[in-house]
Amino acid sequence: MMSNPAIISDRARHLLRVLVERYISEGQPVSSRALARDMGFDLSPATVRNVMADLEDMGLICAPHTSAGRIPTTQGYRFFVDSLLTMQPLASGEVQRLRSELDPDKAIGDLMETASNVLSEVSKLASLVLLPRRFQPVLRQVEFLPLSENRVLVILVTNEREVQNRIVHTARQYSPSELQQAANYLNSLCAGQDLHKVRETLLKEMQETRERMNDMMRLAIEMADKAFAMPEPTPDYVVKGQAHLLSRAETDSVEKLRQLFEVFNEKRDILHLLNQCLHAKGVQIFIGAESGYDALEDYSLITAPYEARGQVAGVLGVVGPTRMGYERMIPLVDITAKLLGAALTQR
Amino acid sequence: MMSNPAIISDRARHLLRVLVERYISEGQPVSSRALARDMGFDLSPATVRNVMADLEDMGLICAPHTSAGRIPTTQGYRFFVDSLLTMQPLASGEVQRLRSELDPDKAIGDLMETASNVLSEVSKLASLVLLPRRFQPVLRQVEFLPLSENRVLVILVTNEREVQNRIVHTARQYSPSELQQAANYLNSLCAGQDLHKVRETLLKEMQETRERMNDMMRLAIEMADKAFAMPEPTPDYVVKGQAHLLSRAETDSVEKLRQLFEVFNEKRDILHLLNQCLHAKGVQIFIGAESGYDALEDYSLITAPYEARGQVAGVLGVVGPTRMGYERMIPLVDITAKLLGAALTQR
DNA sequence: TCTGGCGCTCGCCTCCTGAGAGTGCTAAAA
DNA sequence: TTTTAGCACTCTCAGGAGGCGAGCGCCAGA
Repeated sequence: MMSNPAIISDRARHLLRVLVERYISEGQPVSSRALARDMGFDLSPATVRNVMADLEDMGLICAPHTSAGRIPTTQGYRFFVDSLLTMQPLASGEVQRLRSELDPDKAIGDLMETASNVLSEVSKLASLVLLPRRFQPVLRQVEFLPLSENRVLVILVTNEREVQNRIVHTARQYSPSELQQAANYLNSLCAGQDLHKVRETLLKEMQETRERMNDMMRLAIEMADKAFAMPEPTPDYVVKGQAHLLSRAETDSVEKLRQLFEVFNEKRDILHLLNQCLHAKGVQIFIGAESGYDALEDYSLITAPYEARGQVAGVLGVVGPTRMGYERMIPLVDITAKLLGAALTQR
Repeated sequence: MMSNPAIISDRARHLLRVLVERYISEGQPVSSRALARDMGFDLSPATVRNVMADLEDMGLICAPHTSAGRIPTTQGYRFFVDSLLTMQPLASGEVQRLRSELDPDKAIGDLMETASNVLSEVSKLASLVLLPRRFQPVLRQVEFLPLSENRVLVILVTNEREVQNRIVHTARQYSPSELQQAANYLNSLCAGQDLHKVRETLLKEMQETRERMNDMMRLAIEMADKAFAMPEPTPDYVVKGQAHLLSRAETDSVEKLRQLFEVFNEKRDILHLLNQCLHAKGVQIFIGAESGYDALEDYSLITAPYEARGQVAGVLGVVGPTRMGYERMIPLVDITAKLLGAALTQR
């Protein structure tokens, strides 16, 4: 048992392929008879049964009960995906739709939302889009705006078009011109610097010029210290089309589904999983519990990282039952990632 | 049949109340025997049956089949909620939690997200939070930042702390100082104005000073025209805790549930519904299909608008099965709305 | 190496039954 | 007039029996 799948015969490969395809489309255990009919070769069910027995020994398929047909195991799907799958190109209409919806001029949040929506609609599965990480955010400009009482709105413009804003409580109330000066000072000192290193720069500056430091500089440093001390917004993701999972759920597995939904809400696990995929080169596939999360048993996850300006920016993908149409989903995820990347780069 | 529920006897009212409470907690048709036991009065099941027959005539309860107990109809729930319900104050720990999570210093998006999360966790239901509408957004400040090529990042600071940013394509590339001048011009001209009226102001200005208009002003007007022409971001909402609905779902109603999830995704219907609730004075309750949406049959929606600085800013609420614990949920939604409003006002 | 045949094992559908729950109705009691 | 007890009736649900058909494993023969 569990012989090496590498030494599997061509006929067995073909048989496995047809079996998996049929199980994916029908959702029911596949019998030797049906298989014999579906395969091109002219083989009797009995022969097919023999081959099936071999495949079962290898752990690629199994029978849910004594006298049912066979269904693929996780390893079966894995082998199918790795070695047997012939991808199906997307319908040109679908590509068209993806391309037109992923409009580079959309706001970044909208773009992610759109990507997730269109991905789930085309795939008829649930979709995930990890919001892009900011790479070594570089400070371009700082603005201070006085609010009511002792609060100041700090606007940080980073890199190309990211705008972050934070509210800082100050010791006393400052006038607009004081704030303006402080901002100018900071801009001249720190513009172009890595956001994380701004504080270091400021500390150094402070020590070097301790004597001739004036109020304005003190203010600038106080403000910056508080503003930059705030945590970066944690990365986040968008989930769409969970309803699709409900319609495809086997009626008995509601509990499994509930757990899955809970994982979607929890964020922590999903983020961990998606982060793993960030550094994969291309499309990555987790079948069943391969991802290491029990809640994903019976479900598969297909992901692909997307790049912006040559740097990995995030991950997107779809989640669906293990018996989903991989030959469509894999290209879909792949292309969506590429188009999203293009949209981000082109902005 | 369908006599006027107003002329219902005290005993019948009490009986209905106990019946609804029991059905909500048990989830199964309530028999005359159980009811006779649960009611304080010393009545025999037979008597209870007579009263139940009356209630059934009035359309307040019904029997799912000949020889089952009774369950409340939509009208029954309605009567219960309107006239029989005694609210249960929240546990002080829950109030504490709400108060501490709804921290005024959080970013506005985070605040909504948090509100939705905590609402769904405390209620164990799905929660909705409509993102606040901006009221007559008033322009405080404009900043222009040159991007690569002919693009300019426009940062609009409105009212107290809203920051919007948009990307504008310009006819030619402008230098930072040109942009700075244009921004100054716009700030002096339009600061403090209603965002929607800025364009009018500019047009008027343009006509009045057509002759002595210089390049800088032309630029300012070009930029502003493009920036302010962009659509306001459409209102949006947050849904959390859908998983709770799954765990409470009767196993057979998966299809209903799927439709509900689809409505959540669609946005259109939900937004329409929530917008209706914006102008209600306090907590509003839709039982079953009262909302007018089929997908909400078997589900109830409890909403309350929340205010910021005395103006209605948005709506929040929970969605759960009709047989939810109204006496807890109504105060919960009410208080959450108040606390969220307080957090928004205090900012 | 493949094939046909045979016996066997299950799962599933249907029918039936009995138990249990709960009602409606009626007639008697309060 | 209101309440109660009793009884017959209805309906659901769980369990068991039986029949059917799908599908397998194995074996012997081509």
